[in-house]
Amino acid sequence: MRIGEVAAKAGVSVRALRYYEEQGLLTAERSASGQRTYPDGAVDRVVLVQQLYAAGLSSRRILELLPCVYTGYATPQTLALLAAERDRIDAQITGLAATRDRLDAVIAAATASVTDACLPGR
Amino acid sequence: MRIGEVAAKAGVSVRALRYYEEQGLLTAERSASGQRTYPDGAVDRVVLVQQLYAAGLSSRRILELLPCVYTGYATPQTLALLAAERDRIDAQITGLAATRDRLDAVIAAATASVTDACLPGR
DNA sequence: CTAAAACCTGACGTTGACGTCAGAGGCAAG
DNA sequence: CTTGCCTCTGACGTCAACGTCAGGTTTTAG
Repeated sequence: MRIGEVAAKAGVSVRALRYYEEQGLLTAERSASGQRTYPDGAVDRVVLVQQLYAAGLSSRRILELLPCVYTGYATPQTLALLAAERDRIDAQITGLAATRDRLDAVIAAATASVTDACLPGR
Repeated sequence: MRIGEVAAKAGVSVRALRYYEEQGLLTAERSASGQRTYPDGAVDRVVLVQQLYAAGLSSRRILELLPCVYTGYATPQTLALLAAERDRIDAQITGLAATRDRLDAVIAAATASVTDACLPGR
């Protein structure tokens, strides 16, 4: 697979894939003329990288954790990093849930006020 | 209250408070000599702003939504923005939960491998 | 064969929420 | 009065994950 197809299937830009390669997150074979050639698994890998980015991990951290995601093996230090990121994500979820609940309350109040405005006699 | 005290109580930097003012998110009285003077409610307001930033809202969006968070009143357009942000946060929570679960699986696998290494005969 | 589409490297641009520095003034304590 | 901390404005620096452009080569479709 060439870079455009991988990008389309993974839902990212071509530029992003070259950036991932630059960061060591994605490797590619090269054809005789120098074009990147990816195996099928590359799409899943890119999706995973995107998922970790979305969870707030940096390129460097993803680079440290990607191997053990695939192998299932980790040094104690890497294991500690994994646990730390997991806990951070958990805390982030808790905070987001609180924010969502707060917005829900605001929406409920604002909806009530709009309803009031539509029922001026009540 | 002066800016340093507000910053300390809200857990942010002095620079951040000036930036919030620049963005219209926080207003302050001025003393005769030009120093900012904040009411007590400013600390809560700053904490709320931080919470919304953490949920991925931009300054501009926060500026649009802050009034109705306090008044409970919103135009239909603002109400739609509120709902959209709420749904986005909800989706973000779902994604983060999936990522956390994936990390949990990796941690379980890696922990097992470490345990194996400690029990070479098993 | 040719034109369009896709790919390459290299490099500068973008965005948001501040950090940081410079230079100047304000304020409570001894 | 002066010492030391706090505050002011203004302006440039940062950082990450790309976007975008230039100028050139390669692949593909007709």
